[in-house]
Amino acid sequence: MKLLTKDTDYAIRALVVLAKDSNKYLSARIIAKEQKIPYQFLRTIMQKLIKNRLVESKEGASGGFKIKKDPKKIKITDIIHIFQGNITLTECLFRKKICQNRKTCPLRREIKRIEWGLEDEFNKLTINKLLKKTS
Amino acid sequence: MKLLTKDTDYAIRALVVLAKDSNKYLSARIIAKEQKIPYQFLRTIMQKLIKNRLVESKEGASGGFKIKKDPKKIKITDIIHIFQGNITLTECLFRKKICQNRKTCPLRREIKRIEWGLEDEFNKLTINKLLKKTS
DNA sequence: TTTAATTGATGTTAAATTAGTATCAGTTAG
DNA sequence: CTAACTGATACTAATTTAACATCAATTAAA
Repeated sequence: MKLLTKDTDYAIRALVVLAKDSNKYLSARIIAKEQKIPYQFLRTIMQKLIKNRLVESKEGASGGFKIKKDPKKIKITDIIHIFQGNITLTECLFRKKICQNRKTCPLRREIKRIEWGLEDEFNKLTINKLLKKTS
Repeated sequence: MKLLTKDTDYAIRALVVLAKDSNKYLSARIIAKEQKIPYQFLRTIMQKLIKNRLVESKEGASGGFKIKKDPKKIKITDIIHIFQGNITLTECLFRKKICQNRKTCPLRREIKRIEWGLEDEFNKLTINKLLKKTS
């Protein structure tokens, strides 16, 4: 059971690299090399980060990516949401028979509690924190 | 991002059904029907539960499965371990460059903390608790 | 003693997700 | 100009998840 997929993982690492050097544009090629991330895969990942306004880019020679959103405010949750969607345990255990009424289902409370707890943990972990711990 | 796979989900539901009727043998066919679980899929799931000694079986006509381990002691974690392995975020972020020394890596502490927290939540949730909440 | 309903064991297939690749057009510094 | 870049998009490969199929052995009951 692996919680984070490669794209989430790579995105986090790319963001830490960019946050570390926040004043200049770094090309995908450089980032890929430094973090041993497959280049084309990283390209598509960067495009999603652009669309979600976590980074900004400059085209052309000596172009590349620069961090846009404050690393203190980039939560791991944000990145998970982009690449893996919402954190859910399962659609709903016992859906058919027991859980017809989702709002009153007592099980959902337990499940939601766990989901929220996990989300909360990921909220506490920001790019800035990772940056500090790794530099 | 879905934390529980179908087999974990189905196994939990099967166990709750068995725990509810712990004095008699219930066939896979019955359980499958009641919970709308694909029969053959459930069969293979039950065999894993047998091997992990959570249930016992009786062959032949009017045979089936009966819960073996005390439902109070069957944690959701146990079931996740059987079908999805250990709970891990990712092998290790920044493995190559930063995390050469796994023991001292400060990131690992964060990651481990989250993993443990989640495991802890799943430990609190037992078949017995689910049973109570659904009956 | 036959039969129908069951589990045990094992192999296969299908679907979905995850991971990674390829291509081409447009941009820009030098 | 041109080489190094991003934007956009389509494609392929690998892995995991979900499900199906078959046959032998067992057993309660007709």
